[in-house]
Amino acid sequence: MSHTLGIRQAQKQKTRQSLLDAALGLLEEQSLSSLGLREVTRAVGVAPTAFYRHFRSIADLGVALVEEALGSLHPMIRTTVSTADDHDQRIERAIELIAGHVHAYPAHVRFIARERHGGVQPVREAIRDQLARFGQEVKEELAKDPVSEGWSDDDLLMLANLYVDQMLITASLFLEAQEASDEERARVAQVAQRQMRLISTGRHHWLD
Amino acid sequence: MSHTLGIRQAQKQKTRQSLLDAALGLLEEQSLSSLGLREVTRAVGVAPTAFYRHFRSIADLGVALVEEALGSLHPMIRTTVSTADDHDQRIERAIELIAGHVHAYPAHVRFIARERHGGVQPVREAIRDQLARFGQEVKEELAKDPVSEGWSDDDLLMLANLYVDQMLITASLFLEAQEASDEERARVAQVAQRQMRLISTGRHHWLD
DNA sequence: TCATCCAGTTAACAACTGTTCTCCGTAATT
DNA sequence: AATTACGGAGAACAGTTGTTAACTGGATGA
Repeated sequence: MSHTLGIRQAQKQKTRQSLLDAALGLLEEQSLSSLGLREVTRAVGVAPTAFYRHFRSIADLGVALVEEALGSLHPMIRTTVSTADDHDQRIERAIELIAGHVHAYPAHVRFIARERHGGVQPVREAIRDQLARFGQEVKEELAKDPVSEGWSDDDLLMLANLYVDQMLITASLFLEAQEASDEERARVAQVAQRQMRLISTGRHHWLD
Repeated sequence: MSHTLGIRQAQKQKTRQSLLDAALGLLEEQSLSSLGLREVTRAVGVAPTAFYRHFRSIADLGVALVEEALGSLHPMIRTTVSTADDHDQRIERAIELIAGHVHAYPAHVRFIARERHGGVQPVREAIRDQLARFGQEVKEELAKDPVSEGWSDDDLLMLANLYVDQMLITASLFLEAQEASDEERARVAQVAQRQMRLISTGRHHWLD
């Protein structure tokens, strides 16, 4: 199906990816709005002007980073919410999955947490759109659950967004605890688990 | 009690406040890590070097802004959580209070939301410390409530932090909706109210 | 094989940055 | 009244930034 890329397009995608990677690295200790175009190209080892062959601006690169960081996350979300064992075990598994993701892609998580309310409008909007999609997907999964019987669509979405926000908060806390001790990380996991459990408790008694 | 400031110190505090105000204004469309010292002094109409008379660096100014934005908020938090009427009315009042605060100090709210995970470490830490204080205070207020009987200290704090995070999320949503229609703001308020109510429901059935 | 395309380079531009040092005028202190 | 303290101004510094233009050389397609 997919045509093998010419050696030309392959090289282009390679340096494009290098730019994205370098930017993500530099964003560990600054915000996107202070990231310089020259800074990125310098880190890659390429001329400043080469940047324009791939992105119109830093904001443009930021939007691409949002896609990279959140675009591939949708299947994971769906399966996480929909695995059908005991409720408490489901929560425990979700927290573990978040912790694993933070461990595997810390820079992506940091980028999203930082730029969600950051100083670059197009990037904020891209993140907002992706999170809204997550909310919709979680809602659809929640709707399949027998517990959701009698729930209005609005309430399902409100709960879904509550879960999504809670996931992000938890991911951010795991990120902060990443350099800390094992006990600290375990404590974060335990608190996150209980908060999720409390929300789920509220869910079960919502229609009382 | 307080000694009247000399005309010298008064002037100093005045320009210091001007610097803070100007910075807060400029931060409407960028992050702290991209804010320039000259940019701030230019906005105030003062020489770049005058900046050093008040702050060691932009990060230093950021920490001062955290103090200004969150320092005066503690009494409000306490009274909000502890007003003792019907539970649903308490939530409704809390949401209204948040909406009012966002309307009165939008730049402060934006600053906190943006820099909580922003690119300037000392500022992140200052915000984290203040929010931790909020958590403690909310916990103490929660502890007074008869509903909290039988709760462990850890669980009380975990609930308190859940409330604090929810407050911030809600404030941020109000901020986004500030330029939107009245219906949109009302919708935000309604969703926030239901999320709070769901959490409170979970709270009431936590010990089941 | 030859003409075209195009990712990346080089050079140059004016504008901007944080920081240092020296100076000024005036409020505060003696 | 004389001296000190100090907030702010001015000028200069080396270094950085985004963006433009014209150019190069190797892959692409006729």
